[in-house]
Amino acid sequence: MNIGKAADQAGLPTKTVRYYDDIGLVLPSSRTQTGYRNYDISSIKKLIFVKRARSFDFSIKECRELLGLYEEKNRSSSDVRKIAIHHLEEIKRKEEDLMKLRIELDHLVNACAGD
Amino acid sequence: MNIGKAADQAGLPTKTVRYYDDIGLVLPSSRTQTGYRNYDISSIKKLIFVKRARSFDFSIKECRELLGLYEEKNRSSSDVRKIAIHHLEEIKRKEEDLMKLRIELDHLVNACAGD
DNA sequence: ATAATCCTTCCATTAAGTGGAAGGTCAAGA
DNA sequence: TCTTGACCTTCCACTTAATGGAAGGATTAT
Repeated sequence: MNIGKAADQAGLPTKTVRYYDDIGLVLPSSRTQTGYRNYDISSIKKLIFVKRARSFDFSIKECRELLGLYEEKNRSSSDVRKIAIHHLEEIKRKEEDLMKLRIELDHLVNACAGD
Repeated sequence: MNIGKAADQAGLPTKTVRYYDDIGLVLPSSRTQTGYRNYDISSIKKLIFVKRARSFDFSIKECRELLGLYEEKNRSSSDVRKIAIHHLEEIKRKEEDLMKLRIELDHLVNACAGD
C-alpha cells in the first residue's frame, strides 16, 4: 500500500506520514525500486496508534516509547509496564478533564438556548 | 493576584500565561504602576478554561471563539450556539477515541503482566 | 501517448509554546 | 535602612510537530 492509501487508512495527512518516516517514528515496511513508500498492515496499525496517542497529547517521544512496547522482545524490563501504566493514569486524568470541559460547554449551549 | 499565583491557580506555566497575554487571548484584569500583571477571578477562570480546551486540541483560534461565547452580549447570533455544539460533538468523538486508546494500552499492560 | 493523479525530495513557514539573559520590584529579616 | 532572595518585566532565540509549496519523476486511466 503506498503512502496515500496508508494515510487514508490511518486518517492522517500524507505529509504527516512522510514526516513520521523522516523522524523514524513509523517507517514504511519497504520502498519500491523507484522510491515509493510501501505500508503493510502492521505499519498502518502503528500509524493509527500514533494518531490516537498524539491526539491526546502524548509527545512524539512518548509515542516512540509506546510503540517500543509493541515490539519489545526483551520483556524482562518492567519499565515497559511502568510506562504504559503511567500513561493509563494520564488518560484517566484526561477523561475527567474532558468531562469537565463538556460540562462547561453544555452550560454554554444551554445558556444560549433561549435564542 | 500577580502572574505567578494566577498561573498556579490555572495550572499553567507563567511563561504560557504571559504568552496568552501577548497574543491577546487572556488579558490580565489590570497592571500595577510598575508593570506587574494583575489577574482577578474572572481572568483566572478564563485561563482554566483555555487550559482545558487546549489540552483537547482546540486551537488558540478556537479558544478565542469559545471565550467569546462567555462574553458575547449580543446573543441574537445563533452562530454562537453552533460553535459550542460543534465543539461538543468533537468532544464526544474525542471521548470515544480516548476510550480506544485506553483499551489498547490496557492490552499492552496485560500482555506484559506475565513479567 | 498524454493527461491527471499520484509520488519523491527539499526548503520555508506555522503554531504554540519554552528557555534564558538582562534587569527592575517587593517583602522579610539583620 | 539595606540587602537578599524570590518575584516580576521585556526581548530574542530555540523547539516541537507539523504544514505548504515548488520542482520534478512515476503510475494509471482514457
